Amino acid sequence: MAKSQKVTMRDVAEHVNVSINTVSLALQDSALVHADTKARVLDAVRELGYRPNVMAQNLRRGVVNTIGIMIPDVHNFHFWDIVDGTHDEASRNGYGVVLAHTSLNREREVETLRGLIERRFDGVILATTYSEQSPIEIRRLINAGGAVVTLSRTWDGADRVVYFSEQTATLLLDHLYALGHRRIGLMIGVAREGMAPERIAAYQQFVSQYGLVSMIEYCGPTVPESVEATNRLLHYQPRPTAIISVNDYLAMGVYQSLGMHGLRIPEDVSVAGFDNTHVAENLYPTLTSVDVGAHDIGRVSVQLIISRLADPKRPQQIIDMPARLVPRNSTAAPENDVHHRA
Amino acid sequence: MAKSQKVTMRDVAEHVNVSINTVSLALQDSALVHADTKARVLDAVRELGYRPNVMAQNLRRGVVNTIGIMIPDVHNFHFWDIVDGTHDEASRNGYGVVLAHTSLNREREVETLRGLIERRFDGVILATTYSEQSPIEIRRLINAGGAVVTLSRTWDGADRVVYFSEQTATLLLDHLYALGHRRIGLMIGVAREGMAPERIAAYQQFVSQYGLVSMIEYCGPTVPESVEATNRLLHYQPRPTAIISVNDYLAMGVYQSLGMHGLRIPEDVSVAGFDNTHVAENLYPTLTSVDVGAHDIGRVSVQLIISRLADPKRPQQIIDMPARLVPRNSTAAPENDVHHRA
DNA sequence: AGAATAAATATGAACGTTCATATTAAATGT
DNA sequence: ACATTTAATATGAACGTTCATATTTATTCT
Repeated sequence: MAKSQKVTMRDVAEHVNVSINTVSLALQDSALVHADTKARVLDAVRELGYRPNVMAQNLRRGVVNTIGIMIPDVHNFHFWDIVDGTHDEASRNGYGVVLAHTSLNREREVETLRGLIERRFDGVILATTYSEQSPIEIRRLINAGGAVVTLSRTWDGADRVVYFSEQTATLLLDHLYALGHRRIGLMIGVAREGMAPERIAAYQQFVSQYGLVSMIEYCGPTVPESVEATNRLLHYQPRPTAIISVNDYLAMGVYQSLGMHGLRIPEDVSVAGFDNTHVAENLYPTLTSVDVGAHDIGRVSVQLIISRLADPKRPQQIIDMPARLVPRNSTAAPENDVHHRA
Repeated sequence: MAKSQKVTMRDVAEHVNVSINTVSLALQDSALVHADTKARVLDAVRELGYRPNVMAQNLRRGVVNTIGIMIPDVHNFHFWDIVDGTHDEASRNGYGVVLAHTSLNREREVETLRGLIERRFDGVILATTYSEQSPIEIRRLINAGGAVVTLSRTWDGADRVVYFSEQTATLLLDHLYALGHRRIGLMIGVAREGMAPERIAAYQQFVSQYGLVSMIEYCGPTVPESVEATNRLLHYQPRPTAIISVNDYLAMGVYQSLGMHGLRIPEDVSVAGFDNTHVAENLYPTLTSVDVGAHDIGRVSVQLIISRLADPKRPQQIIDMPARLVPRNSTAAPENDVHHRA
């Protein structure tokens, strides 16, 4: 499959009794080569079982046909959806995708970044967590001259896909408000302080706009931690009638906490998340979420890479992804709420 | 990053005023080159920012340093754990991993298989679903001469990692029996008839050994289908006191179905799954599961590939993974069971 | 000191392609 | 029929390495 190739262009060329170059052209379906010759070449290719050597092609063409993608956490389904999208779009364009993940670990993120610089890719998609902490690496990556797309923050010289705005969070807040919720807790489980700023800002703006009590609990990005944070939210007096999780994945922790407290969803507490990963519709009860088009994010990122490779000089692209609310069974009007309009 | 390299070995060589070959040897830390020269080369490499061109190396060495892995379903977390394991082991050995998935679609599986043949990899890990239906492709892949590891079934010429035996399933059955369960339902959600035979065989053997009623419901590999199948299981009279899901992922469907029927876990019905994906501990209640060491499966697969590349002639390897029961809150002794010992 | 050996570095081909260019064969115009 | 254009194919270099081998320089032996 790899070591010193069985059948090369040379073999095909000899078999058809034609130059090696004609074979090359024929395979590229060039108009320069006669239809008959083309056919004979193709026949020989089939007969001999010739397969082009990608390494040689890439070397010659100065391209690797591979895109790297870095995600922070394999456990969060959201990133799978993005990766899935990149795969779709990449393979559609003859690109391969190499995945790296950083286990939410700062050192490992830097290390991975270095690896991305080392290994050659035509482009790289970065969903970084600690990007501010490793600006040198990111800069080096960008300066290395390849196409870089970030999902986290804007970097000079890199294109970006933006998929969280304050408006995204407002979709959810408005939904809950319309249902009658006035005490809404927010659970922010992130790897690093300062993340998810849009969601927090939207919440604070919302709370002050309607004169509500702000209930935010912070925690790390794992489910056990989100269970703890939810526990803390439930200690508020009076307790929230709805809880928003920073994402679907950690909403599992909210479910757990509520279950342990004997609280029903949505009768006692409504729950909602972001990302609309496919678990949202598989949990019981199904989880109201905000779809950010994760699959499309992946696809668009790859498109950005490909376009930039085609035209390295074009101005920096920043693409905004639309979000939409997907109401499911985890949100409903608050029931038996003695503190309504408290 | 890719197109016509900025700084090559030639540049380094000129800078140190030494032959290109010496640079090559120095970088390989060969004993042939003088320590001083080595140091000077390394300095120049750092100063000029030289990075080897992987394509050229691979072409010359006849190796691509890349392993392909094919999984059937991105949605099933189990496969992520395996992929994660391959990543770990691969990157530890300087290999990249390229992932392909087939969306549980038969045509797409064949197509992907063809793609794996086309694209060059040093080795390929196959978690196929329809392998019987596309033997030609698998054979071609194996015959292409690369290292092939399968997780699904044994193929002549390919190594294999086995991680389901009848014993694996018996672990769970014994656990439930010990808790006092005598009516145990089995939900088999698979893409294709004939899959998961060990689990089914173990169940049938178990049922007949203890003289119990066999309750198996089959369905497809998606959560909505597993909800349906669980609904059917609940129609048995008397209904099962425990339900085993073919995997953790589809256990979400069991939870949903039970939730919709107003049945509590584990008070009314115990639930258990296989794979011990990390969602098992994140569901409420936490899910009893059988750990098959998914992460290790990935790692071992990569090790098999690397060993085979080192020694293509060695006999076919078949590695058995150990399984262990992980009891959690979803299984307990049946309560208020009027039909006990029916 | 001169031959023989060991250490260090250099040379040139090769890996399998593609691209720029050169050559030949066929078709057209006058 | 001959020059001229167009179509088809061939040639040779290049991509950036590594490997086998050749050459130079330093070291040891008698």
